[in-house]
Amino acid sequence: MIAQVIVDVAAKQTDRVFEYHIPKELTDVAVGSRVVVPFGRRKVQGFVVGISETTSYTGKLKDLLVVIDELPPLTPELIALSKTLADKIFSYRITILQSMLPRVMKANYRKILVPLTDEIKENTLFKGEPLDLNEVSDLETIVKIKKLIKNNQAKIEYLVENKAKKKQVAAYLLTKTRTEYQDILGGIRTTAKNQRALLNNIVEKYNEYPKLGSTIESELGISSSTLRAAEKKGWLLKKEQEIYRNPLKDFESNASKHSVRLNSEQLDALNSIGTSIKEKEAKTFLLEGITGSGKTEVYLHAISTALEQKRNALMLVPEISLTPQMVKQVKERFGDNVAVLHSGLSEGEKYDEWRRIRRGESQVVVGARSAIFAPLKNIGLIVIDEEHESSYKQNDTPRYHARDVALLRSKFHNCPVVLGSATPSLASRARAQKGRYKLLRLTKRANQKSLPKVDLIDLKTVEFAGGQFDLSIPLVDAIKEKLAKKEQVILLLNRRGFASFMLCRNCGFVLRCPNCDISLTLHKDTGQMQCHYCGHKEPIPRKCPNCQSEKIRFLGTGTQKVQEELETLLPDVKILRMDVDTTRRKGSYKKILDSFGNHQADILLGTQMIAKGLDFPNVTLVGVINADTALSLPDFNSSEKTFDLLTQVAGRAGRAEKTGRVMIQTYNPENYAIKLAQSQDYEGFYQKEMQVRFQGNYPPFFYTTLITITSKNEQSAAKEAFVIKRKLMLELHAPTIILGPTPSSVAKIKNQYYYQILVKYKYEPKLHDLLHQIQDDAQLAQKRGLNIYIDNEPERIM
DNA sequence: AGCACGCCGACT
DNA sequence: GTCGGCGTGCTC
Repeated sequence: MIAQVIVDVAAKQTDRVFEYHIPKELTDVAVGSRVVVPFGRRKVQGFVVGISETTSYTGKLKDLLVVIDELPPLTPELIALSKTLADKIFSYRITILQSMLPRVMKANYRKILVPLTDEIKENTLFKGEPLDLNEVSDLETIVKIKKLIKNNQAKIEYLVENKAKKKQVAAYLLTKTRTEYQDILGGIRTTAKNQRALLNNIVEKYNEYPKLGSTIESELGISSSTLRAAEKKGWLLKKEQEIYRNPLKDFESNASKHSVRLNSEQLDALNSIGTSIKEKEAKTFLLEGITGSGKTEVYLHAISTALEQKRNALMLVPEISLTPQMVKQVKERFGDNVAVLHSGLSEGEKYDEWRRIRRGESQVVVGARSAIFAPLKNIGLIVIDEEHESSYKQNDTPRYHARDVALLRSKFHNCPVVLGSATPSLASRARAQKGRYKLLRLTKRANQKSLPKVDLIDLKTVEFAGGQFDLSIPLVDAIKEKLAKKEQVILLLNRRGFASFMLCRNCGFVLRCPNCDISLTLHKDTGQMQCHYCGHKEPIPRKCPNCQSEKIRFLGTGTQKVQEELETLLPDVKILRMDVDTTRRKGSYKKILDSFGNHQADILLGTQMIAKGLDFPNVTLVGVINADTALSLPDFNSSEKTFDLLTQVAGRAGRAEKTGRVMIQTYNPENYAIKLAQSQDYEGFYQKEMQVRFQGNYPPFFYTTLITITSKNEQSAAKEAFVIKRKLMLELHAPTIILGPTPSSVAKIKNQYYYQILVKYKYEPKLHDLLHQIQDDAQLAQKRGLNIYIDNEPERIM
């Protein structure tokens, strides 16, 4: 038998199947198996993508060396999916296969030098151990090693190592009958207190054994040394047992059958979805529901329907709203059937959750983008919550969009996909218009509450509080009023740090990052100027580095500065700040939200991570400190992003009985995105924005592909970009628009210059092959220090 | 990718 | 004569 293998070498020439003979001992190889194969002189990891009787290869086939896992980690579905997807997004197939698995399953490669004779073993190079060649860099040793190899005294071995560790715990089994233990107990000294406690426990609770070592220790207050002694005496037998790390241990898993009653709109939506589940239709629904309309309830009911049909369900949520609150909700409804996959878990925890899914031990999977590859079988429903979120598109290779993958999987499983949002992406909403998706609308708030009242504050005319130009008097008054009633406030400012740039008022100098084309942000907590792209740090200047003037100002207010201003204006108020800087540590995210939820703080001040999914009943005021930050970005979808953000954050106010209020500070109160966000009129925004996109020849009227060329040398990046453009111009025809090459809006990041070309097209059958060609050429260009990236349907084209 | 092979200039 | 620089080509 012959196995078709994709090897773990991400390169153009190796991005194809290599065939291997399956030796008799390895009978458990299947499509989806992870294997180790000889490849040239090396050994590499690979994935079996096919098995056949014959081969057309004329050379001598090598044998498969190892099958790594008992259960093939990938299903035939995922193997097939990897091929379709790799082609679609111009990625190597192995890159896709790797990203379908938890990171710990990526192989580690090592090269070691093994001594071949006993006397050489004593050589100072080895010290009894094989020598790790990755750690050898000095010339002298290299010469020595070459000599040894030449004289046949040592040889190089290639190792493929597995990082994945299964968590083991010690369990103790009993070895004797109850009466035998009674006899032992009678025979030991009364002073051996701990041993007596243990034996007493065994006699009394004989049937509870085997027990975990940690359980015995904590129950009886004895230490591991007592257990070790008992094991030595043969009373107990220690056995290492594999357990799953439990990332959900903080949540009670009392699967309660209770569920909220749905209103008629929700029921209609649920019926449509339910019918599709039962009829096994690969249909896509767009569930457009205003904030608070109870989309989540519809999802949960639909998941129940799938489970009743003995089928499984996959639900994606944006990383940022994969809050403990959300997990809790799902967990309470479906109990231990739920597996969760997101970046808050350790690598080990992710691996364990993933294995539970693979073994078919969970029926519901909730996770962020990459969970779309969960090895769930028999999928009856796929839900994508907040479908407009740009985080569903991966920003680096492989640049897949979870929505596209969902649609592919839905076809395979014949199951519906539900895309839900209060502010659907224009692309999805337009598809619903055309009838490619079925539009389901929820127009009423589930709790009958009216939408919060939204006020715009014109920063051009308003007066400010406290001498700074960040917090207007009306906003501060409203905050005071709410806090006086013991209610809570959420404030959004989409910019972290203290001030986003340093400006010299004498010479106009702006302090920039030496590695990137961007200004440095002042961080007061660390007392440094930081680059938000490459992490470069330097001290805060006291004088202008250019003209030595002391008239320097720090402008562009960030969250740290607003926190300071609030603390001055409202001295007794407790403020929590939530941004990348305060949530870097594992668990700090949950901690901040918990403490705000318990009303240990009055104001939650944060960047856009606070805009999504949070549900705090006591929050009655949401303030947006500057609505213009996202709007000023020169991108085709900046209006959409602004509208989304404002609508989402407005939805955080007045979730329970109390009516909410929203105040948006802006310099552009006449802007349509801001005005329509004020009235929370998604349909109105959709109509207006479609006109704008139509006039600008932007998506969804055109398909787009972005080609980015980077190099440490600006000229060569630009030159290569023009070469590529010429190639495109020759092959593509008139209605297609080719923009650029232009430098990216941040023209330099980490000392790499970025040039880009944007292709906008309606119908261009040649483009796909052409882009594959460009990608193939990219490998040659790489030797000249050039990197070429192709991004199908980019989220950002600046 | 990573490794070997092969061809050319420099040095004990 | 041989060591090591890099361009070229292959991996079942």
